[in-house]
Amino acid sequence: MKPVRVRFAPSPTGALHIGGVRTALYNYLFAKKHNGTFLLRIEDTDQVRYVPGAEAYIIESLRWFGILPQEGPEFGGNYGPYRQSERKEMYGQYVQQLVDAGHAYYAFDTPEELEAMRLGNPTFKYDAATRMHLKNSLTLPRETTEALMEKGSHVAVRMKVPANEKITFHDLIRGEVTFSTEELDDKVILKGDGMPTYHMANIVDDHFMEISHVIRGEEWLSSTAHHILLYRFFDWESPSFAHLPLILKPTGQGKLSKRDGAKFGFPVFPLSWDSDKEEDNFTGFREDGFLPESLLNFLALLGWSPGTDQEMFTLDELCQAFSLEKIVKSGARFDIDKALWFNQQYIIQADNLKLAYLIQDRAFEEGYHVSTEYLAEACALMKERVFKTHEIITQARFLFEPPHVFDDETIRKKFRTDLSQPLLTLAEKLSNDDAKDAETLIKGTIQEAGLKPGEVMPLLRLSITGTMQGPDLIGTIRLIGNQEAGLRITKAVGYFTALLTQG
RNA sequence: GGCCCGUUCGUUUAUCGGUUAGGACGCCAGGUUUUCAUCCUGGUAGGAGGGGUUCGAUUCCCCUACGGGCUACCA
Repeated sequence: MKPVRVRFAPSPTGALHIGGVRTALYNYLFAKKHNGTFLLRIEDTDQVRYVPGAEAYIIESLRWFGILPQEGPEFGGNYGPYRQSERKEMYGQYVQQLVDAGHAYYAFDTPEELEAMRLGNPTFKYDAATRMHLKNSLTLPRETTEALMEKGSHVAVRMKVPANEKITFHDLIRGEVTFSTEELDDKVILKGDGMPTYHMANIVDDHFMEISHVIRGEEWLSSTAHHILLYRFFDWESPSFAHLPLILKPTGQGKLSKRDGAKFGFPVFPLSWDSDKEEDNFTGFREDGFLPESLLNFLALLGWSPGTDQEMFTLDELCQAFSLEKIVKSGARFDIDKALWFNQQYIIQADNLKLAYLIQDRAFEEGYHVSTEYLAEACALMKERVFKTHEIITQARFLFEPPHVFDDETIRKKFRTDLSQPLLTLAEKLSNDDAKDAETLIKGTIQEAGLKPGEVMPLLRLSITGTMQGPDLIGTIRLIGNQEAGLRITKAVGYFTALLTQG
């Protein structure tokens, strides 16, 4: 049995999409499960779509999730270089080998010419049936070919797909898949700019990097027949294939794409992406208050199941439980509600201090200059009621500043003028004694006034937080301090009274 | 259009011929919490349709429908 070596091979054309993260995750899990190697390969053969910074973004994303590769650019390894642009010469050599063996040929048709042909005939395909009528080294006289080669421009190399054959391969997720070569076109394997296409670079790299399993998205299933053909041309053993179901839009209409973030109101990228172009900027899950372990857990279950009822998994547990056989065949819609539920679960489990560090910057941005310890207490109070980390701040501003507005409806319902005196008495007691336990003071005051807790507590909450929802009131007072609570009550009673006398 | 892949509650999944078709999210109801949330209890809801095969099909086969992917000198 060959050692397991798998790769995540993204193209640095922009931010890493959440579907790409899942592909990386499954590769990572498979490698860990089988004591194998997980490597990162940057497929930067498209110089036009190349985006500077994308590679760094990909690596930072993997780091955030804690699924770093053992080999790759920045990580070293004995199979480098790990950027395809740095392996350019190597591909040329193997393309030449294919040409020499008669498995590939030079094609001189310009992209414009081909496009024009497709315009006239939408089903046009560069293949066994048409290649003999086109401009290439199979049809042109040797001298013409050489002259065109000399000129150098628009010379592409195409693989020569054999006619009338069935290509069958075993997909670890889908079973036997068969294509007929008649449906396959003569794919360009070397572009006019001297760079290989995905198909060529991919199989050369997978071979020399000794990749045992190709785990990639379903969008590659159709071109796998071409890849099988290339392996055969080289007489190389092909790796095993596993084509993952796609992550679909919440509506189910098509695969999730980068524009869907804005469309459906949730991130589709792990980290925020800032570019020169305004419309290309996206908020990431990290910046939106998601915990990486929760997102990973959610993603793992989107297209895979352990076969048990367990849903909460640590990364280590996922590594143990993972298997390709349990991957689902059909595409799964991205369900933000479920993702939020996972995030809530992980926030509840998270250490308060850890949460405090995560939201510290946000607190500062909001102008709340409190200590980490204070923030940690706020987290303890709030974490069971939020879905995203920063909501600990945005949904509990009363922990950091006095309320600006009050819920008038509740005031009208609950406040009576005879209640103002007991409230003011309590405010005074709190103000005078910062050390005394708030609960004792509150209970004592209520008892002395001969009132019921239900008459006073809602108004107290209103005075201190401004709303009728929030964490435990005593806990809140303990955090903000008796004096601050006293101040807020006094001020609130004034407002209550004014509101009532106004009618 | 062609080719390939797929189709179980609204969503995500379990089921590898015989189950009251199970779990989770969501939603609804009740309880706890004098709030909200958490938590607990219960409920709602599903095998796309039609043919076969079989004593018996959600499960195997075929057809149809629907969905997705691919169909670039993009990956």
